[in-house]
Amino acid sequence: MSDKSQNELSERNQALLKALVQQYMLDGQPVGSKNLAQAANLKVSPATIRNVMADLESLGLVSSPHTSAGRVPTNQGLRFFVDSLLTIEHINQKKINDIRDTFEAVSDTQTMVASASEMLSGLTRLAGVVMVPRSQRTALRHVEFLPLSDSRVLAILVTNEQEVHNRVITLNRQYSEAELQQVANYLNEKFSGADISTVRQSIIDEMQLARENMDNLMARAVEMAEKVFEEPAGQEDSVVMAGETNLMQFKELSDIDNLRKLFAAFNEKQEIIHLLDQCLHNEGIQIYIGDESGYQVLGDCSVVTAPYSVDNQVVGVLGVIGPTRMSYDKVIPIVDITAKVLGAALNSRG
Amino acid sequence: MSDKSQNELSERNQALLKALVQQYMLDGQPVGSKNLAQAANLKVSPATIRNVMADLESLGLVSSPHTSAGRVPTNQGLRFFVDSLLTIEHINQKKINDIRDTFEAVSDTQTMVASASEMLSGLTRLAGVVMVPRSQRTALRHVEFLPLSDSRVLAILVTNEQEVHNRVITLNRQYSEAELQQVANYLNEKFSGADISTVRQSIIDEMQLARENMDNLMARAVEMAEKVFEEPAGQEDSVVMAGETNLMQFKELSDIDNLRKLFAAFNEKQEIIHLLDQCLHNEGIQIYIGDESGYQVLGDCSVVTAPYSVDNQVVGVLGVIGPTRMSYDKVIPIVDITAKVLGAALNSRG
DNA sequence: ACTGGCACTCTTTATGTTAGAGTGCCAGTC
DNA sequence: GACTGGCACTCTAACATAAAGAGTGCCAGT
Repeated sequence: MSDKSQNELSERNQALLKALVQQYMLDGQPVGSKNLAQAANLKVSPATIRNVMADLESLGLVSSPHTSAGRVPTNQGLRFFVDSLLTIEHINQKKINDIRDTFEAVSDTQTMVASASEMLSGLTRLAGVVMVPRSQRTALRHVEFLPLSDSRVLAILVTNEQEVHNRVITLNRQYSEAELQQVANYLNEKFSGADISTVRQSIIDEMQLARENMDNLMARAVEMAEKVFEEPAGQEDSVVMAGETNLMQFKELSDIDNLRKLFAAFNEKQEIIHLLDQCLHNEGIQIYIGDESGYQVLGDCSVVTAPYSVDNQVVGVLGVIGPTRMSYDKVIPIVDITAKVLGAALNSRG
Repeated sequence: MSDKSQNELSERNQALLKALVQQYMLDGQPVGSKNLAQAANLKVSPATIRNVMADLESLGLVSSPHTSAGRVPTNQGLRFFVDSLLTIEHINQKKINDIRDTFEAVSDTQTMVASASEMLSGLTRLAGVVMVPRSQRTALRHVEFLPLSDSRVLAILVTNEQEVHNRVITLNRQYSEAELQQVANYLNEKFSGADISTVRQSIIDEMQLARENMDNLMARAVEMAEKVFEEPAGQEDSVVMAGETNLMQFKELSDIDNLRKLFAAFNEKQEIIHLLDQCLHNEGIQIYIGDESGYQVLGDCSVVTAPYSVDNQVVGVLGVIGPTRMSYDKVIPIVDITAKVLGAALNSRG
């Protein structure tokens, strides 16, 4: 009830925590009472500040690396800061337009994703990361087959507007160009416009049926289609990063050995994908501070993500990875706006 | 003439230089006379070794970081070592088969190139780099057009065996599917099987002619073709790297700031591409030691490359980047064999 | 409730100091 | 003449010590 209760902070204490965090973000150094007394515009002496800081420390919001070194916000303190004290910097309209323009210059998804990643890393000076759009809800437009040598066939899959996937499939015998054309026609006629996942299901259903009776054409079509749609095309490397090297400039991360592990994780991408995957299910900006991500290697890093949508349906997640002391006030709106603009760009094309 | 002449080294001095370099490669530490006396199996005292080392130093082959620190081979010394003293380690046949198998598991060029890069970095524990095959000499197999919204058209270009390039082109009016089909047929009939560069030339020639008289179909075909073949499709990011993080484990490179620059250069790739481009024109293994590459950022790095060929025609270059003290005896055969196997794999597929 | 003052702690930086590695040179040996 | 052992010398790396600076906690006073 009272503003002195254990887990409620007085107005002033909040203001001081806020000032402390902001000061800390500038250079990552512990901030002392004198310093803080100046930064916060309160007209109190350092001694008073010290008392407050002692309180904040006992609440676990700040800690000192050693006896005489000022205070550093703990992850918990940062969490409180972003949850309750953060004032988001408003973003320049011109900058938004710049971002928009960048996306409008390109048309294919791959390039767009890469651009988004570079944009994030460039604007925040952190590492940018974009998960490529889920292929769900992609409609099949067109299938084409080209015979290669032996019994191998190149299948070209055109989905939606401008995605083209191609894969080589090996069949149990050689097919003539005419036969392939027939099969393609059949598939195009039957499935053109249908959702990819629908197609896969239909193929499987048809397989059941086909065991018993099926004419030649259908048999072939099903055989091929099974292979072509086997996997939700484009499952592979589904996250794109940029600006990893930006992280080297932060002293707190530049321990050569941790850096190695971090970069190794970036290359593996496994854990990053998994983390981003979780963000898919949550709406809006998502922030993981330090170990909140649950991944060892990201121990000293924070991750800020936002999902992006096409047609009101979330199809992917993007964000940045940086030290826990990143400027959340600047980063958050950038991530936010980039997500919106990328979504819009993916929507409008075609 | 005599083996004491200024630029000729006695047998023993060569042996000692060789031993010194090999010793140095182990840990990158300067090697002292006592140490070296032991490593080389010559039955001479450290004092004698010291005399020899003084000679080597005056020839510029070794140098000491400071008065009492043993000797380190200079780049010139490493160059001499590589040119005259190096005994290449013979490579395990089983290992060759392993490499071969890895490539046979995949079929498309992109994946192959990525595999090669990872293979190089994995086997050498350095950074692997592969320049993607030049598209020259790729025959056009098939062209396909798909109408998008407005006057935009998705062009699909199938070359050779399994390469598929696609690009969106914007035309000056909307075309019906039938028209597009017509044009595609025309182009396929006329150019299928022709070399891409031939096609481009023909298009340009035809443009000249077309200015005067041309029927409707040809006019359209030429207009589209001009856009489609505008650039030698796949010009973009033409080098693939892997294992950059391996370089972090070398003390001599792990100055955080140099590392930053190095990694930035890897991301830019501009200079790497340029360097590899030079190697395209030279036959066989190419070695740049330290500043021989002419690129500032690669100052403390060596680059070992080998071109790879398809159909006896050089189409690309691959190699590794590592500290100047890399184990050339192990690295060289690995680069060599990988180039051969990659060439063979690209050749045999299809 | 806030402040100034003060003793205390801990880091950082500078300054020695020492041990060890390695050299260069010289005088002696085969 | 080529090689060796010995020795003085140099330089670094590692450790100890000292001083300076930053910051704290606490207390007594306003």
